[in-house]
Amino acid sequence: MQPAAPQSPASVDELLERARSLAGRPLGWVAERLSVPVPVDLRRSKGWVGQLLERYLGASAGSRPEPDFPHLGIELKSVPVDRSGRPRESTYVCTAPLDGSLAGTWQDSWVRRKLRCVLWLPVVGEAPVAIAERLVGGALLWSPSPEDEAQLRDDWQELAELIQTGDLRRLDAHTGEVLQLRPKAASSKALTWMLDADANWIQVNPRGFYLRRSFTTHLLARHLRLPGS
DNA sequence: AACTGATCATGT
DNA sequence: ACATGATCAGTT
Repeated sequence: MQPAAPQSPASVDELLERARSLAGRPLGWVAERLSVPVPVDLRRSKGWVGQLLERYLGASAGSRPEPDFPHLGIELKSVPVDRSGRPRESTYVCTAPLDGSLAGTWQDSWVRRKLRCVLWLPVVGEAPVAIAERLVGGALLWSPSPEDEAQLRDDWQELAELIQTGDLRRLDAHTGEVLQLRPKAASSKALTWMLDADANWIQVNPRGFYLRRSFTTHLLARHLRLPGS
């Protein structure tokens, strides 16, 4: 993707207005306005949808460890959903520091900071629907409810303990009700350092924090209009 | 069908 | 190597 970046929205309202104006638009329409070619499939373009929408909405480009809209403190997440609005995939949150640099408390964690304010943008359609024909859904500006935050905090604390104690047996995607750890790397051969249970430095596959599908399903369902309402 | 582990592209 | 953006694809 290369064309000029639209100007960044000056306010939350402006961002929301632009995001909501996309509701019902096919991705092909967005791509055409940005003069971006649409891939035939996403196998070699896994981040394409998110990057397209970022660009259209004027998010600051690049992969800096900042919110997509730094001046607004808002993170943009596109999420693939089925036609009932249910997410088809889990949602990546951030890297899990395995090297001892993990925050000591939930309050100071990157997970909490990343999820403080998220603009969810559902994208409806899956194979065999062509990428260009998939539709942008209704944008949702979300911050965790007290209940959401309690669930996230509990899981984060459990996962943080696994990391801090080097409990490799449970350092996998099975742990956590709403938040989980999954591989996050170029391949299973990529390695990073961590301290194991016996305090020896070992090399392991890097992990990231992800939101389980059940969590995003519920958070979208609480806010989306259902047919007939 | 849903889940976990593996993977792809691009920029810092 | 790590951060961003995620989806793929094999297994359960």
